[in-house]
Order: sequence, then C-alpha cells, then structure tokens
Amino acid sequence: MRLSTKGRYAVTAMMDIALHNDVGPVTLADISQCQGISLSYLEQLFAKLRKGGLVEGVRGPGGGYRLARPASEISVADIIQSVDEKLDMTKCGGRGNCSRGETCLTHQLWFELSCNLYRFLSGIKLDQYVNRPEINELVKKQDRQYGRFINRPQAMA
Amino acid sequence: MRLSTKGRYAVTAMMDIALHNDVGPVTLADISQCQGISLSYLEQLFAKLRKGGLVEGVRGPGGGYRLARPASEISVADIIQSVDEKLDMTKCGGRGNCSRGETCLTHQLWFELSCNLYRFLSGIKLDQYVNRPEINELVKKQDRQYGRFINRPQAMA
DNA sequence: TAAATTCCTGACTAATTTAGTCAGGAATTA
DNA sequence: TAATTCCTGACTAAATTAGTCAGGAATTTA
Repeated sequence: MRLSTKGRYAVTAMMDIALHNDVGPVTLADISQCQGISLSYLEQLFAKLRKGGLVEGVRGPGGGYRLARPASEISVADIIQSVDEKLDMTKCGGRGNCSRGETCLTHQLWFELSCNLYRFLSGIKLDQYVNRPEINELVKKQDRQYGRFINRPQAMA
Repeated sequence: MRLSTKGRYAVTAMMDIALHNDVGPVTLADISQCQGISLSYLEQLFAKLRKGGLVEGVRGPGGGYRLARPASEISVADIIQSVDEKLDMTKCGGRGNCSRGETCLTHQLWFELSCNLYRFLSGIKLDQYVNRPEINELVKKQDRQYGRFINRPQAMA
C-alpha cells in the first residue's frame, strides 16, 4: 500500500501555501525550488487543486496561489482526493459486486479500512499543522535559506 | 493512495485458506480458479508468504497450502507486509531525513498516518472473518459452485 | 503600451511498478 | 512410475507515475 508522490506533493505544496497564507500568494516557482518538486509537474497538480476548489491562482507579477478557503476548512483528505488519489480500498468502488456480481471474501475488510482512512485524513485540517511550532521553525529556516519573501515585511515577523 | 492487487490477492488467498483450515490444505489451482487470480502469479505471492512464515506448502497429491500458525495470530498487516507492500507512508522510511537531511513539512503527518494504518490492520486477525456468518455463507456458495472438497466429508458439515 | 511575471494548457516521453506468462525442476503420494 | 502439487527464475506486457516541453493568456508595473 502506498501513497504516490502525487498525493504527497500536493499536500506538501498546500502546506507551504497555508504556512504563508498571511504573507500573500505563493508562486509555484518558489514551491518548486523550496520543496524540490518539478515546476511543470506542480502545474499539473495545481490544475486539479484549482478544479477541486482548494486554491485560487493570481496571475501577473506578485501573483501565485492562495487558499480558496480557510486552512481550518481544508482537510488532507480533500487534497488527496482532488489530485485523483482515491481513498477507497475496495476494488469495486464500494458497490460490492467485486466477485462475479457478489461481494468478494475481503470486501468488508477493505470497506472498513477505507472508512478508517477517510475518517482519519478528513479529520486533519491544514491549520492544525500551521499552528505547530516545530513546523513553523522548519518553514522559517527554509524561507531564509532560499531568500523567500525577503521584501515582504510581514514574513519576517 | 491505493492498495495494489498484490496485497489484495494475498489477503484474499489467505482468507480462502483460513476458511478451509479444518478441511485440509488448499491448492493454488483451486484458489486461482475460485478467486480469479492467475496461478503463476499466486505462486510468486506464496513464495513470499512462505518466507514470511505465514503458510506452509505440502507437496504431492492432496497437498496444497495451510496456515503456518493459528488464524487468530495472523493479522492483515502481516500478510500485506509479507508480500512487500509497505504500510509506511513516509518517503524516508520513518527516519526523518526527507528534505535534504531535515524532516520535510509533511513528515509528521505521514508518520501519524502510518501508525494509524498499522494499528488498524494489525488489529484485524484472520479468525475474525472466519467466524463471520455472512462470509461463511459466501464460501460455501463458492465451494458448491466449483465443486471444491466434494470428496471430503468435513467440508460439507 | 511594452515588458516582465506568473498562471494555465495540452501533448509528449521516460521510468517504474504491477501484473502476468512461461518453462521447467523438486518433492510427495498412490 | 505416474500423477499431483509445490517451487523457482527469467521473461513480457500493461498500466501508472513522474516529468518534460512548447507555447498561450492574464495581470502588473515601468
């Protein structure tokens, strides 16, 4: 069982944006450099995040992406599902017609697993991480290292 | 996030064996036909399950596979991990050196997710399902449909 | 208004993983 | 000795993931 980098990247990028939400839009170029993700690939992911209503793009100089709603209303499950990762572990999409029309021997197991997963991930909102001191430390360190937001006073607060 | 058919097949096959544990060894040919899994592929999976100490093979006519320990001591996590599926969702293997030696922004999140997953799946043992009436119904139906164990009286009990 | 910046799109390619095939040998039973 | 079943390793096909590339559209600032 694995989480592809697609979902991983998406959550990381969203976290980056959430952590700078008070500073202003964050460019994909910044995220690319700072989090080590290919820019073109990020663009593909953000097309989906936009369609999913999680972020909005701001074009032109000084633009970038910002959250489309408060960080407290964006869960990790929302993000992962937006980029097409499914949290459903049944092979039948929960319909129970997995084995020649009947449910398969393990249907119930995967169904319960999916519920567990969904409950867990939809309970985690971005703001929970934004408020953790150790994560804030990490971000400030990154920002200094890459000289991000160097001309925006709030960022240095 | 997805569970590959590798893990899914492995658990299904193990469930099949557990459900016939009182009848005797179950052949891969039977599992293949009944659960719709390619025989050669099953053989690959069972090589791993054997190495993992979950099943033992019995060669020769009347042979097959049986559980290497009681169904109450085999968890779904055991099975999935035996066939190389990882339950670790961090990309650093839990070591925390994900982003140029430091932990990445999302390390903690994936770590907590992994713990949750592992706790859930290692809490589910095969015998819990063997004892569910609806699953027993399903198996008996399958057995009749494919004429399995037709010459072994216990199976029809 | 021109230049710079950034989002935005679609088509393409490379790499990896998953799923499955094939050929044949080894142990056991009847 | 013949049938059955496990067991092994090498190979192939298909799917998915990850990433590239080329270029256009909107916006801001000079």
